Amino acid sequence: MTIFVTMDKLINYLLEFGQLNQQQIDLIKRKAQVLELKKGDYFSEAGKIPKQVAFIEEGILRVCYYNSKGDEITKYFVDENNFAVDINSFNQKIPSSEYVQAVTNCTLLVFSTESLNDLSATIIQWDGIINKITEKALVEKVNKLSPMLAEDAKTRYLSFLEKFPNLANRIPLSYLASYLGITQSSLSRIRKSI
Amino acid sequence: MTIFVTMDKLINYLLEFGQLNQQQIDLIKRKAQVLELKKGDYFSEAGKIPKQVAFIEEGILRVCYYNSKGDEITKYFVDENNFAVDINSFNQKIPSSEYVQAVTNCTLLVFSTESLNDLSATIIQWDGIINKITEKALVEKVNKLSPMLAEDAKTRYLSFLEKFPNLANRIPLSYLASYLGITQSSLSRIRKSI
DNA sequence: TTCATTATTTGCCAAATGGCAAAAGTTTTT
DNA sequence: AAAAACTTTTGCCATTTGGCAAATAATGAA
Repeated sequence: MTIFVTMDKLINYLLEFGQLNQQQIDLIKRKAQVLELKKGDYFSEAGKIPKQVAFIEEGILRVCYYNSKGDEITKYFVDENNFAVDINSFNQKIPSSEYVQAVTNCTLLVFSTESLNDLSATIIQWDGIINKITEKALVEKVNKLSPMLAEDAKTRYLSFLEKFPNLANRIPLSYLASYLGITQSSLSRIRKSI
Repeated sequence: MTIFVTMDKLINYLLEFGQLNQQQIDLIKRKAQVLELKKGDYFSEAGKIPKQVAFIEEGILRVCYYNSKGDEITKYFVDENNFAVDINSFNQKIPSSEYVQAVTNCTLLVFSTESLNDLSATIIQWDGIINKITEKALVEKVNKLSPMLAEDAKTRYLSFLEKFPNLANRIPLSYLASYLGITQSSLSRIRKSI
C-alpha cells in the first residue's frame, strides 16, 4: 500500500496556535516521520522512556495502564488531529507508567526528541505553540473526565457516543468499559437497553 | 488580626521551576497582593471573566459548577502551595463556568492580569516557569481524576483521606460527596463503615 | 440559653452495577 | 471448512449506591 501523507492536517493544526512562514513549515515537515501502526500495535510502552511524540493523522490511539488490582484501565482515547504522548515521562525523561496503543490502524506523524529540540531552537514561535497545544489538550482531558464522575454509567456511555460517534462499534468492549469505569458486562447490558 | 505574609512559599515554589535573581524576586513580591478569604467566600464566580490568579499560601479552595441536572459539583480541591484559576477562561478572557470558593479561611497571593503581563514582559524566564507550573498542575488533575473512575466510592473516599488527611472533617459533606461522585447519604454510610 | 438554621445520619426500599461462569457470537488460524 | 482463540451477551444473585423523607446532631444567631 502506498503511503501518501501531505501533512496538511498537522500544519493546519499548528497554525491554529501561531503563525509560521513557509520556510518554517517546510522544516517541520522534514522533521516529521510517517509511522503506520496496525490495530493493537503499541506506540509506546510502560516502563520505557518515551522518545517520540505522535500527531494522529488518521485513526485512534488509547492510553492505558494497569491499576493496583491488575485491571487494565483505558485512561483516555486520542483521535485524529491531536498529539499523543505521556507528557510527564517525555519531559522528565522518566519511564512511563502507561501504554499508548493503536485502537484502529493509524497514520501518525512522529517527532523525535532531537527533532523537537531542533524545532524549538530554530523556530522562535515553536515553544509557544507547543505550550498552547499542551495546555489545551490537558484542559480538555480534565473537562472530559471531571463530569464523568458525577454521571451514571448509561449517561457516560451516551456522552461517549456523542464524542466518538463512529468509534463505539470498532473498539473492543473491554477498552470502552474500562474507560467508562464499568465492567464489560454492565456495558453490554447498557448497550442492549438503548 | 495582623496579616504577616513573607511570600516565602510563593518564591520557593517558583524557584522549583526556574531560577530567579533577587531583583526579579523583589519585583514578583511587589506585584503580588495578599487577599484573605473567609470560609465560603468566592474567589471567582461563574459568568464572570476571571481577572486574577491566586497562589494559596494557606487554606483550601474548591472549584465547582452546576451540572445539567442542577446539582452543584465540586470539580476539585486546591490546597496550599498551588495556583488556582480557571485557566481556560482566564487566558481566553471568556466568562468562567466555574466558581472558585474558599473551603476554609484562606490567605491568597493574587496577581492581576496586568501584573502578570508586567512580569511576563520583565522577567525573561517568567513564561517558561508559568508554563511548567500550568502543565504540572493539569497533569496532576488528570492523574487524580482518571483512576477515580475505576474505583468504587469507598476507595475514592479513602484515597481522598490520604491526599487531604486533615480536611475531610472540616468541609461540608456535600462538597466532598459531589467531588467523589456519590450522594451525601452514601458518603455518610461509607464513613460510618470505616 | 434558646430558637432557628444547616448539616449529617438513618431507615426503607428501588435501581444500578458487580462478580462469576456459561452460552452465544465473531474472528483468526490452520 | 473446521478448529481455536477471542469477544460479547446472558443468567443468577450479591453488593453497592441512589432517592426520599424523617430523625438527629451541630452550628450560628438572637
